[in-house]
Amino acid sequence: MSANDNTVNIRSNKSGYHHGDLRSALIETGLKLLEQGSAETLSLREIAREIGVSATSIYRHFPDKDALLAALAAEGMAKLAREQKAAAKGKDGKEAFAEMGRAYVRFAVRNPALFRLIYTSLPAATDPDCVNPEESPGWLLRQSIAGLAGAKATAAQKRAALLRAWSLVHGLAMLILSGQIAGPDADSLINEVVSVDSLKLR
Amino acid sequence: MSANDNTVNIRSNKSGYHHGDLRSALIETGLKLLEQGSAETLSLREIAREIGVSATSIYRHFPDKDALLAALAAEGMAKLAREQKAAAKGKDGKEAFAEMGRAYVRFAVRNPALFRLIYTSLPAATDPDCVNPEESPGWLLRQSIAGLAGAKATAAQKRAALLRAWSLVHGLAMLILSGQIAGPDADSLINEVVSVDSLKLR
DNA sequence: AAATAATGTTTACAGCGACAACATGAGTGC
DNA sequence: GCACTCATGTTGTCGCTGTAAACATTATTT
Repeated sequence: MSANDNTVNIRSNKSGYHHGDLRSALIETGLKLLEQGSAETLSLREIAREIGVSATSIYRHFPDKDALLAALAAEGMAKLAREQKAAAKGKDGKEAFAEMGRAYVRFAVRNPALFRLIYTSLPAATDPDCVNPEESPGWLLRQSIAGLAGAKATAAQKRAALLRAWSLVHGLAMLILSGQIAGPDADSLINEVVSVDSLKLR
Repeated sequence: MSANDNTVNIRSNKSGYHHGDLRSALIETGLKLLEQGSAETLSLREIAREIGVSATSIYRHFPDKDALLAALAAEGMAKLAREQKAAAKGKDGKEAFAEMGRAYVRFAVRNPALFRLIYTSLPAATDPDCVNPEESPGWLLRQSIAGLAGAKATAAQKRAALLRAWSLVHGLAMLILSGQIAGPDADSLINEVVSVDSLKLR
């Protein structure tokens, strides 16, 4: 055990020819850069530069830029789903549902570029191979709605309720990001809009 | 009056050094190309090629690409507003309001790239210099809501109702475009979601 | 008619995504 | 212990992009 043996990095033996875990590094760095700019201005070369690796090494892990973006989007969906779960933890019924809605909008406001990327119709973003359904915001909302609806609610009614709820929070998030609605702060806008009563649950 | 004097084009005397009305041609061609691809894949050079003009001539009319995109977005907003007005024509109250919502979503589905561009937070897209407020979808919805709300509705209540209504249609439109919701067809989704009763108007 | 301003062109440059050919070294079978 | 293999990273290159600078042409004004 030499003095600087405590190289914490699990397997980022960066110093040799091979990186060790470039794929993870690409996603991690991609997410980091998405916090500073949009997905359109994000460039493969910038990511590679940041990691300290050649630009084309990326193509050993992703067939093209869209594939990397899809991976970032999948990671983003999982992150969003985690935050929704955390927000609803300990609550149930209407309260849990409302909290998930608030978490949804808050996530969008805090991670605008990532949020936009998630909903930019890269076909792979809905691919179950990439996204665990149980980690998708849509699935979470559906579960919550199903539990909320009355026992005699039809499948169609539940479907409509999900659609309304999702549209409501998604629309609010997108409108805020677009700068089209002038509001004091995001949180109060959320509270104005996200009221469970407006969903016509039964 | 020679044989081919009936050059219908008002002042597109394309054949000489000067185009005549390049600015309009740029916007027109930009909108046309947006029907085939996204705003990200739209290139200035492609527009110029289409018109038959050099690539850099664009910079005599717009300082940079974003400025041209902002002009396209403004044009898109006006077009959307026109379609909303047309849809609500002849109806009033709740019916007019619901029709405007449907027109909003329909526009998004039929012009996905343009619709996305409109709500992509180019700062100039909210600039009153570029967009006549009376031709903006938000303004139309607000007017409609104001007329709908009861006489004793407070300003805050109207504001909240607008926010909910706009969020609802905007979210539905965006979710459809993202491919996240699987539905039979857009129209039925619209009808499921856009029900005026869910807006808590009073 | 001459001067000037507006509009379009040519040339050039750096940054991008992506392909092909080559270099390195980690893992496996002998 | 060693050679072979192949996954992984690099260099060089291509065509495309946005945009700046210098130049050309025409419309407009004086």
